[in-house]
Amino acid sequence: MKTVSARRPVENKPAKVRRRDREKTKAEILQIAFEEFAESGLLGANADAIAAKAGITKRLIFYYFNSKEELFIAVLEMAYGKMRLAEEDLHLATLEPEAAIRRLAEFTFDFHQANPEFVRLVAIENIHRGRHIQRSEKLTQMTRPIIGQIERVLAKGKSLGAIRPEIDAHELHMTLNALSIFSVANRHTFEAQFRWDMTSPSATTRRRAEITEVLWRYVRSDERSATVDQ
Amino acid sequence: MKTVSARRPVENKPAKVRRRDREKTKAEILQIAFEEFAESGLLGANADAIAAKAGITKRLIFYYFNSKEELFIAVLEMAYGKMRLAEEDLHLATLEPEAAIRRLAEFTFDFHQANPEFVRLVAIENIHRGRHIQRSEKLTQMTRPIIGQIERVLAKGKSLGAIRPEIDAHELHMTLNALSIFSVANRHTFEAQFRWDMTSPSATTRRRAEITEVLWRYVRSDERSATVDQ
DNA sequence: CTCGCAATTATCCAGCGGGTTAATTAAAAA
DNA sequence: TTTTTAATTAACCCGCTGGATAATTGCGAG
Repeated sequence: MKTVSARRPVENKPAKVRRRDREKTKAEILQIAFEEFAESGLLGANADAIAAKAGITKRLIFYYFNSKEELFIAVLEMAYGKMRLAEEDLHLATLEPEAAIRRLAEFTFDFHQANPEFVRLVAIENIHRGRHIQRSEKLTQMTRPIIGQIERVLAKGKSLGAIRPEIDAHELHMTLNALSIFSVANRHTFEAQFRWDMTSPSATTRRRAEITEVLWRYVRSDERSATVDQ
Repeated sequence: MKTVSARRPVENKPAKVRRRDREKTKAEILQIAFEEFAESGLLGANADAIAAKAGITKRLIFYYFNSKEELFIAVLEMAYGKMRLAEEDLHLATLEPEAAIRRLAEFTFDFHQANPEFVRLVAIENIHRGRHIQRSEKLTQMTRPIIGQIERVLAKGKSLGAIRPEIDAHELHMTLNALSIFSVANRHTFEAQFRWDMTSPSATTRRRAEITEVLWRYVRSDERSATVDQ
């Protein structure tokens, strides 16, 4: 029994292994579908194309996911689930307020930069008025750990006098997401209008710093004077 | 000859007046197409539906605009043109720096709030990677007067020491647009995730103030010390 | 009045694409 | 081995929709 290629251990089952595996097949469909939906939208994505790229028959998609729309929901669930996981790895609690805010900003920016397909998917879902996210038990139940983390950072910062007491966690999260998502989602129309490069490393680095600065200057307390308004 | 309704002057030509008017027909198609594209996207929009709502035949759409894609481009041109016009009415030059920045923020926010279809259209065009905006001579040539206005405000503010010298007009415009557009474009996924109302008058008012504050705090100079960096 | 042209309509068509019907086959159970 | 069940496939169906063909009609010019 000679192994022709010593590198790759010869497997018992040749070629078409991995079939008849419910979970694996579903996962593969889901991954390809994610790419297709993110690329072409709910209507633009094509069931035949998904099947072809996943190396299966179209019928199988409907066998597991019933309809294109339910497949889209499953894709959304997967994508949001991954973000949630990433957010859990953020440990802001140990940092000082300013460092925590800056780290939060950079993490969020980097995440969106690294996952443009996710950003596109969210944009697509918004075009559909959040119809699918609403229909999903899993998604409406899913908590976003990042909100709790932000709240803790704010509480600490406020008690130390480093952060303004009026700052609200949700508003902050919205502000940061808006800034961070825009750089990916509205890239094309912005670039076309202003001939402004948004994808080069230098432009991205600059924008990252800019957003971090915007966020920190927004939350930090004004040390200058106690009578700002008068 | 009694007029049943004294209000509405009886017109000579009954019912199907207003046809055989090239410009008017085109404008009507464009308006309906704008609504349909903003509602359903490039693929979702239906030529038959546009024709029906415009009270014409589908053939007429292709007679004037050749293809669905060219119609979409024409719609984009119209929509961006309107924004450009609105921007010209902004007179920031006369205002003091802080007032100008706040007014700019409020104007931008209000514009997007008042024109959600426009925001949706831009999102849709970005999903298509700005393919159409690039193809349009008119759009790639179209200047955005608001950039010049921002530059003038910044110059004035910097010379008065009210605005930080590092602030760049394009970055500022990007920041403001991101914040302002997000409130409309990502409404649905955000609301679904956080059960956070974004459409009520009170929420909108709050967000408007928040964005204005973010922007001003971002651009204003730190009066506290002259040696910020050292 | 009528001629010519441009605006408009009625009708058709072909391909695409989501979804289905029914047969097949791999693997687990007996 | 046989049976059973579930995963997978092949082939089909049919409504929808962008676009095309060709006929028609209103209007302005002469």
